[in-house]
Amino acid sequence: MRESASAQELLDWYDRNARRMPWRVGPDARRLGVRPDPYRIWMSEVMLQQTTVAAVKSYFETFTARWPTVVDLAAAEDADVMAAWAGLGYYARARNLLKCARAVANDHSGVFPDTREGLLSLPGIGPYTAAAVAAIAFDRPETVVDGNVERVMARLHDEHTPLPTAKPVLTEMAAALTPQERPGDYAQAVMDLGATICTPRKPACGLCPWRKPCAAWEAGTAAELPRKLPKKRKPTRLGIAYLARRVDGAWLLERRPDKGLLGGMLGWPGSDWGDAPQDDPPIRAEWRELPAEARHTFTHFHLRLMVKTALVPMDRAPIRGDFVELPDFSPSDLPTVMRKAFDLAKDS
DNA sequence: AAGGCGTGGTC
DNA sequence: TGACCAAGCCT
Repeated sequence: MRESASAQELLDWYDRNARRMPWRVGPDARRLGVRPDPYRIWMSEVMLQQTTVAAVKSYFETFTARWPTVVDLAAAEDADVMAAWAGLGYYARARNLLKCARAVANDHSGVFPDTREGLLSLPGIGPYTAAAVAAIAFDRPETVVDGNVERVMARLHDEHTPLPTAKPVLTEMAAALTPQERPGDYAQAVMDLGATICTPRKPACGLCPWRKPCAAWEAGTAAELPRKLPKKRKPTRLGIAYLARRVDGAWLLERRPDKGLLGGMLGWPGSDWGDAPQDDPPIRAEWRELPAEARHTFTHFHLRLMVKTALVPMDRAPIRGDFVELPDFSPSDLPTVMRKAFDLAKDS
């Protein structure tokens, strides 16, 4: 009979193997009584939503250096925050980050709520993030369930019900294991285990602290779990981007509406993205079509973006968008698909 | 409540 | 090289 897994085994593993991350308080500082800063934990957790640690690190450093406290962030300009988030993806997170910072600053005197329920009421904080911040920053015994935890639980219990159907069951399994002591470290330990040992493909079961109690290890099914419902294939859409450069070097740009794809971000005026985009330039000019197109894949479709360029005189008024002069424009302020179009146009 | 919502790395 | 994957949230 297998013995059931224990949180203590995992905590011991974590104490030996915890990865250093900019938002984590190291063991030395922890011994000196340093507690995690809720603002930094919240910031890191929002950035980590559906995003890898490697991608997040530099953004986290930039954000926390530029806006050291939630009150600083609450006072930031929308455009500055969106520009700083450019390239990280899922831009609704940036809009909600600001909304949340302003709610904390204005409605909570600049202090984060210290319970899962309180956190859950804030913009951009869902079940995962609320539990993570409550556990890691406030040491509350909340159960954190992300993709890692789902995978670890599915294997530990050899659960073959596919996701997302299995989610409630996996959540119960995770809750049954959550300890009263060091719940924050435990939450991070399960996620570290999933990220480094209990990986989606080729799990390193030989190194796993939970190998003995693992039902999937015993059954030889670990690499097949968790099962997932098949995904739809992505359609391909076509579009046109118009990159107009004024003779003084200014570029014609447009702020996208808050709702929808790339909401709130700066971008090039363009056509709709669909089967047959209509040629509808944002300013009267001699437009030139570039020989290459920008290709980009979003969550639910592939895009082939035709790029058109034009050089326009100083006195020509745009139909859509605004000219942004050089010192005020950096291509790094653009979402990646727009930067790809710029890279094609800039040396043409 | 199922689908919209980014990006870069990996195989 | 195309499909899958990553510390989800919102509507």
